[in-house]
Amino acid sequence: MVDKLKALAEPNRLEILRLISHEELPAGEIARHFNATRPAISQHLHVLLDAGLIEERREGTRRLYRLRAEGFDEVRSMLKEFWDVRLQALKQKVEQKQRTQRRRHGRK
Amino acid sequence: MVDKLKALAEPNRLEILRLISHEELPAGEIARHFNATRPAISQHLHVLLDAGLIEERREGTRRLYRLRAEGFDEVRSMLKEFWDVRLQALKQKVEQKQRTQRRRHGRK
DNA sequence: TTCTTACGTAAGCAATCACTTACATTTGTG
DNA sequence: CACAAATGTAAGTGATTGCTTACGTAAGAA
Repeated sequence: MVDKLKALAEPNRLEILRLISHEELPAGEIARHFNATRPAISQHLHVLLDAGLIEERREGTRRLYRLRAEGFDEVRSMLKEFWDVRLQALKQKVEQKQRTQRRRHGRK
Repeated sequence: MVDKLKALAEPNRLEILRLISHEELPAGEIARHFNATRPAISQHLHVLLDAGLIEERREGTRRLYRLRAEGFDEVRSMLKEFWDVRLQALKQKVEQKQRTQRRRHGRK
């Protein structure tokens, strides 16, 4: 989980993901979109591969990279959990308040 | 955006977020859940604050922290975008294939 | 086989990160 | 006011990160 987040938390890697989100691209062509050197991009691709956010396919001497959507599921559901837990907490707070108010009315 | 992702990409900070996701907690009580020293946690809280993922409320000498759900929206929608763009790409691919096949049928 | 193309890998380096200890600040209490 | 409690801030340090240059490797072309 943290590996995925760490992989996402870098501007060049985010840009790589955007680049290959709509089409499979070879490493060289990806690198050409950046100011950094080709090895730098190659290393970023490796990080993204390890995190399971992209996948690689070899075709002759080229290596084609594409997004791996399933890789994002874990991150997605983690965020959803934060959202859900918070909503649940708010809900309980409201219900608690309602109970208190009803009790006060009863006493009066 | 990258700030939020970087803030999320650290185990202790993730745990802090989980801790305060259902209840507002003072800094000291948060720190007590960890092996790290209190200053370390204080620094993590600062990172999370800067990223807009949590908010602080002062009460006497204590500082209470709670999740800031809006802070997660940007991350959420970024992930959604990756998902959507990929779906769109897949859709176009299928339609392309269908057109090709129809053409072949026509020629025969 | 030799050369070229498209890559990855290794080593080294400066910047950033997460942590610790020591100190400063703010608020309530006797 | 003096003191205690709760917390942040500063400075220093080892580990990790992202980058570069130099080198290694695998696949197709001559």
